Amino acid sequence: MTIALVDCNSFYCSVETSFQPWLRDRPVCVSSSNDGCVVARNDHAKKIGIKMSQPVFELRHLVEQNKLILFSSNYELYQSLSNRVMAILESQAPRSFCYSIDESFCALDGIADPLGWAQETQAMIKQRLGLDVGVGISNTATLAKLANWAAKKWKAQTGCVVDLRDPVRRDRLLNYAPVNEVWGIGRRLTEHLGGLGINTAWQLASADPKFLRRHFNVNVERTARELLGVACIDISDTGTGRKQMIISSRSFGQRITTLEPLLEAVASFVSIAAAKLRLQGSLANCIQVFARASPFASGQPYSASRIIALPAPTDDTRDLLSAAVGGLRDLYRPGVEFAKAGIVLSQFSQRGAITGDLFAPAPRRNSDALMAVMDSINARQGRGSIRLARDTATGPWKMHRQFLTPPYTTSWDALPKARC
DNA sequence: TCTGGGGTCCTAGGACCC
DNA sequence: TCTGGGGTCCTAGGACCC
Repeated sequence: MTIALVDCNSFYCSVETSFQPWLRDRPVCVSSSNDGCVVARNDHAKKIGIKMSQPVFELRHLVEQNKLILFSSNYELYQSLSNRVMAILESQAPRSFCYSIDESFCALDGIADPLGWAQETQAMIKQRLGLDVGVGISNTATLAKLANWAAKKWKAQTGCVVDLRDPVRRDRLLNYAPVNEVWGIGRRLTEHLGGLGINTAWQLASADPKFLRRHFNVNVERTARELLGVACIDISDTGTGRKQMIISSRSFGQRITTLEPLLEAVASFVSIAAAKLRLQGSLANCIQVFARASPFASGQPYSASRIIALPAPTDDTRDLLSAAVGGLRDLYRPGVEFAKAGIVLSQFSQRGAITGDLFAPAPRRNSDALMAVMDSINARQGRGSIRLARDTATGPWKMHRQFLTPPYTTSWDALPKARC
């Protein structure tokens, strides 16, 4: 099978500059929520030494001197552009599987000229959305990722498209590529592998699979086999489909020491997660609530969580919230400067596929209808238009987003005006 | 002053079964 | 001295991804 991995270059930065193209030749970064650290950089920013995950406070002087353009993450905008990229790929590829906000695996069944397909698709995305994509082509997902890495590394020579199906080319790249560039090999595994004398992708590929299985796990073994062209990862398993857990959490705009704003923040997280839960048609059997002080602060470190088994599977925001509130009251400690909190929904049942519990409390009347009305109003009028009283939508826990751009594609008022 | 958010998978080890 | 063998299920923690 021929697999193409299509991946947007510096996605968040490219989206921002596609609406402000006069910034394309300047160093541009996008920060995480709360403007905490760097999550995306364009090539110019990389060139002046901006590191991934670098704390934003270290870059303030560059921003003030106008040497660096910084944007707060505008996640709604990125998601909306991502949807458009994915729609193009769906129309172009026989099968495509969205893997993350900015990349997709495409199965090129029956495409006679994959390289030509890649160049055509690349041009189409550039023309319609103003975004640059890189394409890696090979026979396995892991090799397609590595081909994509090569395409970006040698952008000028490759036109950001690399076809790695030929074993001679493949082995040449495997010899060159450091093992940490292989998909699935992170920092810890790189250290561990290095200790065993495995430093390049080629050394990993040619290691004895039994040896890898013994020293690591089945994933490392699979990765090594994939590098030699033996498909072990099914790309149709990636991406879409129901989540097995739903997390909503945030670092706060300010430290919180009292219980009330903490409860309000958690109410907001529960509302967000419950809406996602209903959207995928699941019911949660378990909710976890956690809160912690900043691990970087000088004060007493504190981190706690409570896991609450729900009496019956539910997607009602009120039931989920009352469980979370109980857990939060239990873990709250006066005097702790809380920096972050969140909730995790898990152990899902499928709606309509549940055996009732004779001893469970009677379900709330009209719960489904009420939740459906809330969801439809919020879908039409914007998130938080209608909400539980505890979810105040404002408070000291709200994110800082000092450098936020307008929602260009999701609000009529913010449609970009002609300027160039 | 200041350090993201949201996911997945695997394994070891404990509890428990006969 | 010495304490079975084989199995399932669950969970915490660690690793990875973007």
